[in-house]
Amino acid sequence: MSRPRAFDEESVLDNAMNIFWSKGFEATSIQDLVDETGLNRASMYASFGDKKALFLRVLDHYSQKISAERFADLRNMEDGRHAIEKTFRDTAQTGIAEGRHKGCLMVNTGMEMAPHDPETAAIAHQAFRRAEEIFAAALKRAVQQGTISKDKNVRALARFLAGSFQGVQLMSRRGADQETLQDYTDTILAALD
Amino acid sequence: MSRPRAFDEESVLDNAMNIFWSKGFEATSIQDLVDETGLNRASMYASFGDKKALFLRVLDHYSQKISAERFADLRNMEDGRHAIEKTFRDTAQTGIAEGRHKGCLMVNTGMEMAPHDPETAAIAHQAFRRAEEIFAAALKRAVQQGTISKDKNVRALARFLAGSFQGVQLMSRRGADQETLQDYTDTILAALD
DNA sequence: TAGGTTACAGAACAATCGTTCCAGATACAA
DNA sequence: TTGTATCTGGAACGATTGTTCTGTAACCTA
Repeated sequence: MSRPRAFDEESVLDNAMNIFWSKGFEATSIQDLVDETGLNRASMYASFGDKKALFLRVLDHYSQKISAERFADLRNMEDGRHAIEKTFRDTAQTGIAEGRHKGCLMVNTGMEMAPHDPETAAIAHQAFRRAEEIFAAALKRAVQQGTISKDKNVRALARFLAGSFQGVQLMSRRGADQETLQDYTDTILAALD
Repeated sequence: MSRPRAFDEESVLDNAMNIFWSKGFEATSIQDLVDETGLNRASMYASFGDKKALFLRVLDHYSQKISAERFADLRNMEDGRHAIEKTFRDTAQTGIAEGRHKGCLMVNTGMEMAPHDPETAAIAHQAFRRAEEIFAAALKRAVQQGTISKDKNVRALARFLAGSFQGVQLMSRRGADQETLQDYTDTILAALD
């Protein structure tokens, strides 16, 4: 029927995601996106709509690809407490390892856009609630397994962990040194005792 | 000798600070600054230099005026533990109370600029270290006063509190609800036990 | 091979960006 | 009162912003 696309939508989203992730929404220009994705302007607008629409697609892509993987152990590992500890340690480690510190796109977006853009604010808020639920589920497993005291307030602790997890991303984007990040995560995890 | 300035430098910095605080560096235009400060473009460039230079002045102004006040109790209150608790509770309360959630300019700046601007990254980093020191001092007082166990690692705990303090600002800028913020701060403070 | 549909490449758009320049207003010193 | 130095108002700068338009190329169906 018609001429087929010369690009792979997934890899375009990957590239666009990486720019938005490191530069943020405002500081990323259409030219940046064109340069980095290799996609033509017209094709971009035809396929994804305007900048904001593309950004929303990218946020969704990030959720499915990056967030999902970052929380995979936390969801799947049987041992609830160990899952929580591994999730924090891995994330702190990644934050140090990557040369260019990017943090978490959801956290970054919440910080940049939430105060003046209700739509992305809602998405960031929802992502936080989802993280809170995943932590809560792991905490419940840990309580059942006897590795966390029954006296703990699971809801409050889940909120604490979700908030602290954002904190780790914040610190690593800001370029905190390894020692500080280490002390920070160790103390967070000590709150489980 | 010459025509005197028709504006008060301090109040111009106040106004400029508020715009940068709520919108961030990139999203704030010179036009925004002209509109909000009432200052003429030419006068602005003559008195403060370009946008980046003005921003640096604003960061300094913020440190002296806002940060200093926010940490005043933490510095001055005799009772170290109570000082820490009051600082967190007050900040969480402010975060909820203010209609438009702005968080902390230093935290916002660290998130937005640190990855690609070493100069502001250094300033944000220094602000974090300063907060860490103030928390450490309060913790030492509390240990001496017997309200915090001698077995605690004061350095690690100070880093935890400084990091969590950033977390509170992050959550409140993102527009977290009161209940979540409450649970978050309560659990942070419980780490002192 | 011809027709039809869609993607591509790149020029062009108005609007806004940060910044500079120039003419006129203003206040103090002589 | 005149001279002079600085500040103010606003137009203007080129560059870049996000977005759209136009013509051409490419592929599938018939």
